[in-house]
Amino acid sequence: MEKGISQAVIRRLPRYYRYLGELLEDSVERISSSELSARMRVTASQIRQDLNNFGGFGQQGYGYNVKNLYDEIGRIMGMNQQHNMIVIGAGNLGQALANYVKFEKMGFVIIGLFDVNPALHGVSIRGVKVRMLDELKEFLQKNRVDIAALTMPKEKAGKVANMLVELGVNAIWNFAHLDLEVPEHVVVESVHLSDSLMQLSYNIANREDERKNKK
Amino acid sequence: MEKGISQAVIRRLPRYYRYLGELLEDSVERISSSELSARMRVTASQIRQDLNNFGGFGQQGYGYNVKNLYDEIGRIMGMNQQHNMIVIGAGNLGQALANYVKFEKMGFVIIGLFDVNPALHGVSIRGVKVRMLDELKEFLQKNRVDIAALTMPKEKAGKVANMLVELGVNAIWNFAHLDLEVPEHVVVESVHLSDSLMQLSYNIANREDERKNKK
DNA sequence: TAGATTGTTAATCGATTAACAATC
DNA sequence: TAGATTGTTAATCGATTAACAATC
Repeated sequence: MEKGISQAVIRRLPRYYRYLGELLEDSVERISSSELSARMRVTASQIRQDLNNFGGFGQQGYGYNVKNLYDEIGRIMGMNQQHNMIVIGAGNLGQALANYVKFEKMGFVIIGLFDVNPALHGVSIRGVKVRMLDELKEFLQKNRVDIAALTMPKEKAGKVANMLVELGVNAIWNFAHLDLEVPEHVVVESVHLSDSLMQLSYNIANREDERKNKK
Repeated sequence: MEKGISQAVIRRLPRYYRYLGELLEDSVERISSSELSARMRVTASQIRQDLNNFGGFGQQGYGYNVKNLYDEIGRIMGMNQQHNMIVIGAGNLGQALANYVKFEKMGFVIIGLFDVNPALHGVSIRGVKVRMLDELKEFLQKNRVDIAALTMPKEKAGKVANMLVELGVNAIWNFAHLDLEVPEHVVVESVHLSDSLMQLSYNIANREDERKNKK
């Protein structure tokens, strides 16, 4: 079906999905690319180009049906199926993910939490108990795991990622501050918080304001 | 000084900084763009282009001095100065940020935590006590705050952002799932976790493997 | 000096925007 | 039917890569 879509387009899909979800909540039935473009502050041209990568969801003279387009984009991103997720590293960040009710609503269900800290043994978060990392292998043999979130220090993340891949997990949501080296069939999405913070810092130091002073 | 640098370049700076930091730890003194390119899996050309946006940090026939380049990139990103940060929303995610020792090492010092939940009143995280949100204004009048991290539900984030901007905070690290509308002089960097997860989900559904089956 | 490697210009590639014929 | 708006092709813009003269 769809193929060769650039990551630039993929990154925009969740944002379309979010705006369409809001329109849906507001009971808006249809929307044209130019109306949506005004709301989202992108060009109408880009919206039409992006959507047409996946199919002609609109209708000339009418625009797009909000509900339909929302569902289609959801389907494209796999929102119509459940993803079983485990979280490795049950510290603050891991617990934050486990407590995030919205993920479950989106079909990302956390079925396991793992850590090496014995103090966490027995602790449960939203009904999911924290297991020790050495139980991981057995757990993976008994349960289908679609995604593993790595919320542990970078020193351990590389080794754990290798272990996961060996045990058949082939999608990793990586919060550790390193670039994972994985086989080609494994999908990795990284969230590097400190990179994000540094980008913010750069933009603080170089905001328009400041530059005017220079010129 | 430097100006009109594209965000594509800015986004890569933290990664250069990370690799150079690792080289520094390994006591590597100099590195050429082609060596670095092999490690980072980007083209040497891109590295040289990126760096030359900010100045000629290298030397023909020699390459780049690791320590020097590390410091320069750090300086460009503002790592040479302290940033006072507050976190609004002291739930799991807010606490995770507050507990993240590395940020402080990078010069991002959390000087305040705020929440609306009275149950958190009196709680301290790494020596910083959680204050009630209605104390925010007074706090901002007494303290210099460079960055506010928003780790609260999206329902409240818009209003809080407006309040912050009014009170003179002009950099926001936004974790709430909405696009903040702020005046031009305010810098916003957003981390949308569910967008990231959806992008992962898309890439799971459309990995190379699967496509081969289609063709 | 000869070899290595930068800084920088030119060429290519890809992504965004504009334009408009097709069509609801 | 006339008006609106898509889908899609063509034009533009920007980012990446290649090439090479400058120079350490």
